[in-house]
Amino acid sequence: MPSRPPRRATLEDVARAAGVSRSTASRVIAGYGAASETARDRVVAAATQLGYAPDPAARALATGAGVRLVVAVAGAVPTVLHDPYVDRVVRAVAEVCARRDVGVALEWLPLHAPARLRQLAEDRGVRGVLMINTTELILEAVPTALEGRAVSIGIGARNVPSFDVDNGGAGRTIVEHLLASGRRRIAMISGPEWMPCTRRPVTAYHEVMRAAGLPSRLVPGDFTAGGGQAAMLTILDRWPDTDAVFANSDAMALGVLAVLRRRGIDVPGDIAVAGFDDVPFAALSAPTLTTASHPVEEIATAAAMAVLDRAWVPPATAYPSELILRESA
Amino acid sequence: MPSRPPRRATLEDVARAAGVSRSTASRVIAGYGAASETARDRVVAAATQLGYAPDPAARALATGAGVRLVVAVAGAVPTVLHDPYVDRVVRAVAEVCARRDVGVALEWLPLHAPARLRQLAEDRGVRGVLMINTTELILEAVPTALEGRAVSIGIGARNVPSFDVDNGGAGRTIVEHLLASGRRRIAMISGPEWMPCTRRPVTAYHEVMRAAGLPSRLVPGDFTAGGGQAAMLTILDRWPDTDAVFANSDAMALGVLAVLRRRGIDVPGDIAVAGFDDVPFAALSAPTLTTASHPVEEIATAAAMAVLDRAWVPPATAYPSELILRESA
DNA sequence: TTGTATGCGTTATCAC
DNA sequence: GTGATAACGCATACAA
Repeated sequence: MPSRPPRRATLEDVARAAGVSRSTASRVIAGYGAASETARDRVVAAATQLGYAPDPAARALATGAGVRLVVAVAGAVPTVLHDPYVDRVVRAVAEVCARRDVGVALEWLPLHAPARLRQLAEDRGVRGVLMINTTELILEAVPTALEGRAVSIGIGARNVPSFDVDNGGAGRTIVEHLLASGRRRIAMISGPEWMPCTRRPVTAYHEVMRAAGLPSRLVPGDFTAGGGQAAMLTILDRWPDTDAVFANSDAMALGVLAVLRRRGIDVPGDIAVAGFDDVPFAALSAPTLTTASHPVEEIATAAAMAVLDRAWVPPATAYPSELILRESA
Repeated sequence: MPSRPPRRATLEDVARAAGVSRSTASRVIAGYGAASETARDRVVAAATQLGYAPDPAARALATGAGVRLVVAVAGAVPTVLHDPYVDRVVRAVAEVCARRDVGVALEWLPLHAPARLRQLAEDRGVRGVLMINTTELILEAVPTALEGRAVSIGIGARNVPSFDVDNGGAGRTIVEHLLASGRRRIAMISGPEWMPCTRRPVTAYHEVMRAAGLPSRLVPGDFTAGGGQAAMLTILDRWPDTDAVFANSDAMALGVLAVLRRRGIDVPGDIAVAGFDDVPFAALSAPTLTTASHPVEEIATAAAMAVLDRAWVPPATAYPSELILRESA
């Protein structure tokens, strides 16, 4: 038997080996269209025998589908890309893409730059767009040409389905847990005010506190450890009798722990601390961090599959968050 | 002025607008080949005016270049993909790819599966392969068809250039630092023995210790916090008088800190602890962690650019690691 | 159900 | 220096 040709088998080869036309082979491989049982069998046999794999570029060219999925992270500065959360999303998406012969590209989406979205919509190489941390402003600027192939991890819009964790519910659960464990003077450190993802947890916090007849103590943070430290200093300054802190990210919560440790304030004895995200090291801090875990990979995977498979998806899908009880609260 | 056509401008359009042939336009856009000054100018003008962007799929089809970059993570189990380090690499690569109209795909590379490598080599969609945590066995199985478009983050081989941090130097620096600060009974927690990336730090450790006339105390770990805890328990059991521990990953080092904290052993008073990687939370632990930082993104970016640009690269490039002095050692 | 013919947008080969 | 023309591999109306 002759050694396999160095050239990769093409659809033409498969068709010839199966004794059918290229069209028939194409239909069988693609899965739709008509084909007799026998034709189907022979094509499949020939394909596996030849180790055939369709050329994504040729397919994309013929269908006009595009060969890459763009993960676009909205933010004021390009450095929003450098974030462990983004890393997790990109990795999960890249894993899904591998099975679809597609690739991921990552880029920054300036907050007020509809031009970039138009470019993405027109770029033949773009199969779809997955947006992160987007805002209403950006969502409004999504061209209709992107309809059906743009999804959002975070808030959505009429033409952009959303995949997101139930932030509100998660925030509510945490604050209620703090209340249930006897805390009354509970402060919250939120994310940046312009970020839509901070709104629901903040609202939940206010609502739960008001329902309990307690005043709110809200300080904005920036999702970083440094921001958490600064916010905690503010809290200690403004409300020295605070007995619990809900930080809207683990990074901030870890910053909070650092401050309290330096001040010799016992956690959770004097002040309970709860985070948000369940990063790997939340289980290793001293004390270990009570937080809420989010199925980030699951969300990212679902979002990616929605755009890759062009499947219909409900306008908004909320994923449940899980309260992770540890030592700090 | 008529509204811009819904159809994206093609090379044909540019050529027509510039009053030249498609061939000429192609040369100008691509950058190589001959073209007169005037032709060049007119084409460029037309292209920008029309907002032309080449179709990656068509280009890939014509050149046979492939449309995605595969990041292949070697390991015994598929879960090797779920690692913050992999996340960082993929993210950096995805960022580079975005500027080249290419995408990244992420997949697991079984330790003894040359078949997958052959498939990747033959897959027309694959522009190149970037391997992580690879072994000699795998490198030997890299087909010649992948020559020039396969690179490795970690060890390399004749036909696979390597981009890696200077693990040996980093390990040496850390152990020497521990020695210089008066420690003598220094233990090391390494990574899994089969991983090539653990060899050089371990060798460096042995060498430095031997040069100082001190015995080695080596315990293998698995790069996880849990593994670090287990290894530390072993160390305390086998060598109760240990006064310093060098863990070959921050995750393990944080596990070590947790154990010592539970045991009431003071760090760095009783035992100094050093990590490796400089993960974000190394700066937030109690005590903060002395470690070595690695330019992971820089390495990944260089590796990706090497395969995307098909540039010649030296067979091995070692990036310097930086000692980050904090409280723990 | 099957095959023919054509188009997708680009690059590369050669004549000119 | 320039421009026809032929690939590149696949999908899909349309005719058979």
